[in-house]
Amino acid sequence: MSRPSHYDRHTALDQAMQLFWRQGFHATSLKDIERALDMRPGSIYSHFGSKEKLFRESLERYTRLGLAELERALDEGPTPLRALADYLRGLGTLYDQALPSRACMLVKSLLELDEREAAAREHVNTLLAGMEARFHQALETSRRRGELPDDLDTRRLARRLQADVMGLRAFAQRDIDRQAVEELAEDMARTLESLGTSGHRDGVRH
Amino acid sequence: MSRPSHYDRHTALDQAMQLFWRQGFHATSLKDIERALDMRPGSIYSHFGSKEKLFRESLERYTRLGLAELERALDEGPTPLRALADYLRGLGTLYDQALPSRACMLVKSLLELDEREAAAREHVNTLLAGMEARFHQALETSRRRGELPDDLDTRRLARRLQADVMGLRAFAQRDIDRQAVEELAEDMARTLESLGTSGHRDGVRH
DNA sequence: CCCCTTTTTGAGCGATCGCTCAAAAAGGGG
DNA sequence: CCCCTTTTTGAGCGATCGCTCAAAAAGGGG
Repeated sequence: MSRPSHYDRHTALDQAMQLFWRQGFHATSLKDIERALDMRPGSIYSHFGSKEKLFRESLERYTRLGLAELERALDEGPTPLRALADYLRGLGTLYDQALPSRACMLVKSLLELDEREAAAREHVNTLLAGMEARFHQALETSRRRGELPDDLDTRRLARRLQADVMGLRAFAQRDIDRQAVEELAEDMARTLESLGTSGHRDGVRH
Repeated sequence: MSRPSHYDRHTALDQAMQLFWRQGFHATSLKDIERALDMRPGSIYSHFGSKEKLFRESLERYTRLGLAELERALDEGPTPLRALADYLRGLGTLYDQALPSRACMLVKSLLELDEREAAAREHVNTLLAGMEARFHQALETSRRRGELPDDLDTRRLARRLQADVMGLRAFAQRDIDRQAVEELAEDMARTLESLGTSGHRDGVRH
């Protein structure tokens, strides 16, 4: 059989993801990738096919991690609705975390890619739809439990929630103080909670 | 004096803005610009200095147009708060407009640029702060008129409003049907209106 | 119509882009 | 320790990048 592959696919993909997340697709060169993965071009191409394919795999890995984080939040919350609100609040601490970017990699990609990278763009759309579907599922569970009004359109609310996350994380990318981001997250969380059927109707205002 | 300049700065900048808005900074090449402005490289450089400077001028022009649109919306609305809510609703029709991109050029730029284009990035931050300031001014007028609660933090709400616009327009960039975008805009508009002191407290829900 | 200044042109610079492929290196198996 | 297969290397491909600059073209002024 002979010469087992020395490289660690997991680690390599992780490095690629962080690089693309920070710099975006176009601003990241093969030289950057070679440096980050500590691999030579021939090796990179034999394992990943092309820059765009590596990018797509990075997007997938990013999304898998993001969904896992959401799952964790849903497990921790007392109810689905509260969990989602707390998930929003959690994004308010984005500012302190040493991430490649405070903005969402999927949104960065969505705004960066056009028809010339159609395959990758389509991939981003699919992954975003997946995130939205998970939001929807959680909200639907919440509604069935009676935590949300029975006639509430959970698909519509799931889209709102996703737009909130997009807006929050794009806003957090601004050169702005951390308190502003925390307050924004808190306001969005309150708006979401205010839809609940439970007592506290103080909701939106602070 | 002799040889007056033939080119029309206004038109040229407009073409550049549309190109950068559609494709972003990195994905737009000098060849693209030459084609769009119908100018040769030497001419472009003598008038605009560099690709990055042309980009910054495009950002400025974009923002000036955006502020003018906001101003128009504020003039048309019965009150500042209603005007802002209707401004959000207006973004729901983004889908039908033949724009270079449904996403905001400032947000696209904010997410695309990093330290390597520090000057342009700083510019984006300044322009976004300007938009936020205009939102704040309108909300403050609204509060003084008694349309909003006296103790409401209008700076905080202005940031929320900007994040909503960012989220709405990023979401609209997805491969999604127009109704979803309209509903999203409507929901955000309702949340904003629900903060008002006027009667209808049905607010957020639909 | 020629002069003079300014504007425009466009060939082409050095650097970098994504990527290929022949050669070298790296391990098991026997 | 040699054989055999697979993996890795890295020089360098053609194409394109942002940009420069000497030469040509384009207008008024007189």
